[in-house]
Amino acid sequence: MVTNADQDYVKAIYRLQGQNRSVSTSSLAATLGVTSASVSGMLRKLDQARMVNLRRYRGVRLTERGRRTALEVIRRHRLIELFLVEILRMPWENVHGEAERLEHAVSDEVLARIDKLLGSPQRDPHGSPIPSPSGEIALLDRVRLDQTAPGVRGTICEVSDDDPEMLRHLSKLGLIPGARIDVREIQQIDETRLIGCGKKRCTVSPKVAAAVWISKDQ
Amino acid sequence: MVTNADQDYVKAIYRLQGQNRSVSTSSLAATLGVTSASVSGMLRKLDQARMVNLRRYRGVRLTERGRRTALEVIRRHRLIELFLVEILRMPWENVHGEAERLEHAVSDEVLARIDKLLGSPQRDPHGSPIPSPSGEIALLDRVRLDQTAPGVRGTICEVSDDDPEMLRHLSKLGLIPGARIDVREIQQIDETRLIGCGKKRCTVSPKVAAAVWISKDQ
DNA sequence: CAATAGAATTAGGAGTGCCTAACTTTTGCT
DNA sequence: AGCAAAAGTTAGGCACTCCTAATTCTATTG
Repeated sequence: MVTNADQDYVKAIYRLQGQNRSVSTSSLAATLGVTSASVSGMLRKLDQARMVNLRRYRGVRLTERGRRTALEVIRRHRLIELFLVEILRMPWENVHGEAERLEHAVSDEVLARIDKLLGSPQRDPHGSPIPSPSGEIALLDRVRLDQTAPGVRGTICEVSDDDPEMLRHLSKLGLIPGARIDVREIQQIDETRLIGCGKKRCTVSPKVAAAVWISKDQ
Repeated sequence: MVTNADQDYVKAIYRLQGQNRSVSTSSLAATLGVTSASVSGMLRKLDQARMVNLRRYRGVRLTERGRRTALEVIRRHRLIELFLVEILRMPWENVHGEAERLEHAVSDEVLARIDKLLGSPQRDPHGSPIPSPSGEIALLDRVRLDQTAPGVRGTICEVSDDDPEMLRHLSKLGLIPGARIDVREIQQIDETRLIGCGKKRCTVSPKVAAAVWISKDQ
């Protein structure tokens, strides 16, 4: 039986492992807000359930089964986020936490109806791609804004969805998915960036820039 | 902390206690699909949490606190049922089970938005009154169809929401909230009723009649 | 009013998922 | 290489909610 906690763990592992790098106990503990000891226990359980491959003291990787489960949960999460924004008109900065609970309670039938009502969308409100029902996900060719060099131009394709404060800040600056931006200048001292965004310009710290992904021009 | 199980228990007690009659362990066990031993344990816990008054071997009654909690959950449940029918176009016979899970996952903010979207409705899809946010509920002056005498006329105000099979059957017969009906005849042998319903007529067993409440004319 | 059927409770145990504290393994530095 | 810090694991517990089996209480009835 796949519990809510199982789903939360595979989802977190999926996010952390990126292009299939192995994920440490402590990074999971930090992400999930529990102790390393708890993570250790859960990973043993997930290993037995063949959701992950666990190598003691060396971290875990998702199995195919684990990956599929993670993508199902992510599909739920992102469709629910979009539903909350589009149908219930919730402010985008609050929908992440809400979806975090609802993703475990919504049946396949309800999810299918939400998907239909929204017209089988491809992106959630923060620009993240929504996996297909069969677990395919569009991989974006993107760069994190804090990794860009001066002169780079592009379009914001995605922002981190989990910190409401950050999201409020980003929308105040106009740094939202779809916005055209260019990197004007980077301060030596603290890596702060001067950004042109549409007709305005703004200054972003590395912390803020790390929450924004862009797809570079050409 | 009020857990999901706590909410399920107070909701079941509320339904079973009617006009404040005391509720037995075994009736709760049957309703909730668990053993009497489990109910006994939970009732002790709810008593300590001051949600119920427990008299050992004599059943429980909700406290004011328990009643308020029950009505909050029922409000959630019924608003969600209506939302599923009205917004997601789910067939009415399936929404009960769905709402049973969602009622524990939806935040106050989302519930408020659902309520607004639906125009602060007074009734759920099965005709049951929706409690106000502060826990007031309209008490209907109603009679169960299996308790009616021949000649009685009235309007269906409510039907049981929990059995999909029954609901499919009722809608096939046209026995839905708002329908005008009259009791033509009752068979001596098995209490089967001949019912006029709009321009049609139908035959209902006591079992089916027990799922239908009517408000009598004048 | 005593026997007994039925209802309720207690005792003991399981699975989940979290914790702290203690211990082991790995890693990084000199 | 050797040692200390950091990372990971195990041991032992707790809260929750369920279960079965055994026991106790209530209510009925002859």
